Amino acid sequence: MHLTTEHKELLDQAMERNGLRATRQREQVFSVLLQKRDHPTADEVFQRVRAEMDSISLATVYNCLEVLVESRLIRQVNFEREPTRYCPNLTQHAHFYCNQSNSVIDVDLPLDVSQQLKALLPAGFEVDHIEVAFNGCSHQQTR
Amino acid sequence: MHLTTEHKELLDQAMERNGLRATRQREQVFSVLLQKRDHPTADEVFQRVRAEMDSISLATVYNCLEVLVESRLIRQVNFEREPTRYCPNLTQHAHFYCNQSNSVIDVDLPLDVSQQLKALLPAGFEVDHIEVAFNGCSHQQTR
DNA sequence: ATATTTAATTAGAATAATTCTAATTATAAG
DNA sequence: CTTATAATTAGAATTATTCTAATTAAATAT
Repeated sequence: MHLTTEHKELLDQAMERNGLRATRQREQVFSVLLQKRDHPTADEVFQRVRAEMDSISLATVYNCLEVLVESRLIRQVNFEREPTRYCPNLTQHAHFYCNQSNSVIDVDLPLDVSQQLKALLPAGFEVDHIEVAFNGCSHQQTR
Repeated sequence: MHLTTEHKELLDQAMERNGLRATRQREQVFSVLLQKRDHPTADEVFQRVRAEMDSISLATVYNCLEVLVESRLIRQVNFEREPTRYCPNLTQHAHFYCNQSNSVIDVDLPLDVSQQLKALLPAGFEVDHIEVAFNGCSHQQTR
């Protein structure tokens, strides 16, 4: 486990705030997501965590991911009906799905652009969240 | 079945173009989507088609929907892990998911806005499709 | 520290949307 | 009208995810 002091505190505070416990499993799952900043599925997270904590179960990984998403420490991203992926990038951003490498790349989404998107809505619409997803080819290595 | 002559021709041409057949089932599924312009799931389409063609199977509905999507006569829309929904609105638009009514509302997406979104991408990224999804409350009746 | 309460983890079963399979039927072409 | 090809059908299979009930760990009170 290689959670930095800052990330450990971030987790502790988030758990505290929500009346939840900062268990070893939750630390591990959070740590794994921070270590390799790609967009792994629950199963990929499971594989990575198991390398260091072989007793963990898939159900626990799902539980940890759910808790981290609800505590807003990570984000959940969906593309069509593919397995849900998880990412620790909390800055506002869009996702680019590369058909070729089957990978996801974060794309910065400036505040003024998301404001413009919100402006498209009729009066009375309240927005929680905007998802912008590009689909195409990035001509990049998988990452 | 109430396909207008224009829609019937649209279907025939699309099938022709792709070396596929314009079967009764495909006509029915297309018709049902055009009749009530909401965002039904495959199962809802199945229910509606069955009212007029009780021998159709769910597998066929899935097949028809897939063919119509591939022929670009309808669009497929996904929200998180919910069942895929289908819509016959082919004009460029975004989707608003209302948490309260659990319905989807089309939102116009002007060309200049989608151009702006494309401009966010690094050089060399080729875009097939952009999905913009809002999530929140529309304070509307279900539709 | 130890006992008690409460929450989290675990393995495996259950669920649900979708896809696959193999047999049958419909459509188009010769 | 025959043949070839594609589509439909019912039901089984698949797969990501959630649920269940028992066990274990963490926090709190004694």
